[in-house]
Amino acid sequence: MVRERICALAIELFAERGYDETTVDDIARAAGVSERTFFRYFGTKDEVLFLHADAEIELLLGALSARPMDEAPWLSLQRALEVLLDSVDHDEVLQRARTFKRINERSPHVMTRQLAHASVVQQRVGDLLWERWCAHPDRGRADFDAAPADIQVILRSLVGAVLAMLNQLLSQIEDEPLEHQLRLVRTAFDAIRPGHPAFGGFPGGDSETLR
Amino acid sequence: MVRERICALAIELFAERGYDETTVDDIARAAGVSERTFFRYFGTKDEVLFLHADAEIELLLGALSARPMDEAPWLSLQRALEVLLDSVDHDEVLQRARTFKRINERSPHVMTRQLAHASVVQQRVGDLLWERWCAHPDRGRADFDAAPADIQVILRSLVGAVLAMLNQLLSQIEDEPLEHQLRLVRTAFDAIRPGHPAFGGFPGGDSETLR
DNA sequence: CCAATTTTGTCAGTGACTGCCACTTCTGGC
DNA sequence: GCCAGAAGTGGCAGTCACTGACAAAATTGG
Repeated sequence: MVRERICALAIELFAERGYDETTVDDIARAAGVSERTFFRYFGTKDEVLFLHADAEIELLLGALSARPMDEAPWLSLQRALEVLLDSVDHDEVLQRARTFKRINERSPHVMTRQLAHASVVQQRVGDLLWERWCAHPDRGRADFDAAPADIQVILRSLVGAVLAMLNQLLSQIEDEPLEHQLRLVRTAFDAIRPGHPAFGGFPGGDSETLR
Repeated sequence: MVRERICALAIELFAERGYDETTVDDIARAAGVSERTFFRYFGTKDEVLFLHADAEIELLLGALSARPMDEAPWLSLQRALEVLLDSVDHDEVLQRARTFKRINERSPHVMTRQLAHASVVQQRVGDLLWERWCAHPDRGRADFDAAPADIQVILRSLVGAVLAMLNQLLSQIEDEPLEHQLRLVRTAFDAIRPGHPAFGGFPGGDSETLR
């Protein structure tokens, strides 16, 4: 309640005046609370920027968990992302993405923070993929002997590829329709699909069973 | 001169007491200068952490620029990384990696900053790949029609994959020999090589011409 | 040895963030 | 209604990263 109000006001102020030009005190006053109270709801000034993003990450992790265990990681990532994109309000997401882009562009610090956040996400998703990989001991691994560390590195790379793709997408967001962005995601996923079937899977195979 | 001394002292202190427990004033005193002077050499407290890393990035960008223009991006990345790994002092790099790992583990802030830095690198390398792609108008693109934005997203993804791989590698660095790490890189590169030849290239093809 | 330039220290100030304590507001049981 | 305890809030003082302005060295070049 209070948390949401503070968050909304903060982002509004950031978009207007810029992040660096807005003090925590400004935000607190706008929300009708003291600075001290702001820091009770958010550990840092920039935490307000990730309230919504974090919620969406939980959705992504959920969607990923719902994929069948024996699916190739790359395919799981692609499908989970599709599910996620279906479950969010497109207009709201686009709107927010543009607002954030404006805030980002004016403040190197926010940009930095945003990128760091993406990396944490990367780690979480990577760990989830690793768990799923371990939980399903027989995949196309009969012909692929690799140490656990190898697999972790590979999985992390796959996640890195996907998140870098999303980052680039967000930074290119103009007034194009979402339809256009979705096509781009699909193109990218197909173009850089790992050659090894244990990771990349076969895109054409069971795609009909999804939707 | 002064810059290097401050940097070395700072990292030493960070490794001893921890990043958060070391104030800029501590570092400045240790180096025999004033706090103000510290900030003349480094814009922020954490900038000292990237002095060496930045130098290595320049090496990587250089190695990448030296690759033939018509080489597939994935292959260029792999080869440039190999060149880079050959040109650095292995012991020194390993030593530093371990020190940094210790510092990272104790401070979420440093971790965050490190990850953000990696993202900036990602962007720079991605941009370089994009320039190279544009500079060489005929590749395997005859059979691959994609908008410029598509390519940028794809290239960014490839870089994301590589950097995520390196991050994961660094976080796993134990007392294994570097030989082991190198093999891991090769395995990962091969396993997630993009299926499309315009991006992934053919690993076996001209690998003899390299070394 | 002097003048111009560069480097450094001092100081005051801003803004993010924290710990501490007092104060208000809610809550459930009598 | 009342009251004890819990939860939320504000005020305040303090730390630390970082900045601008100016003066005091230190360095350089002639």
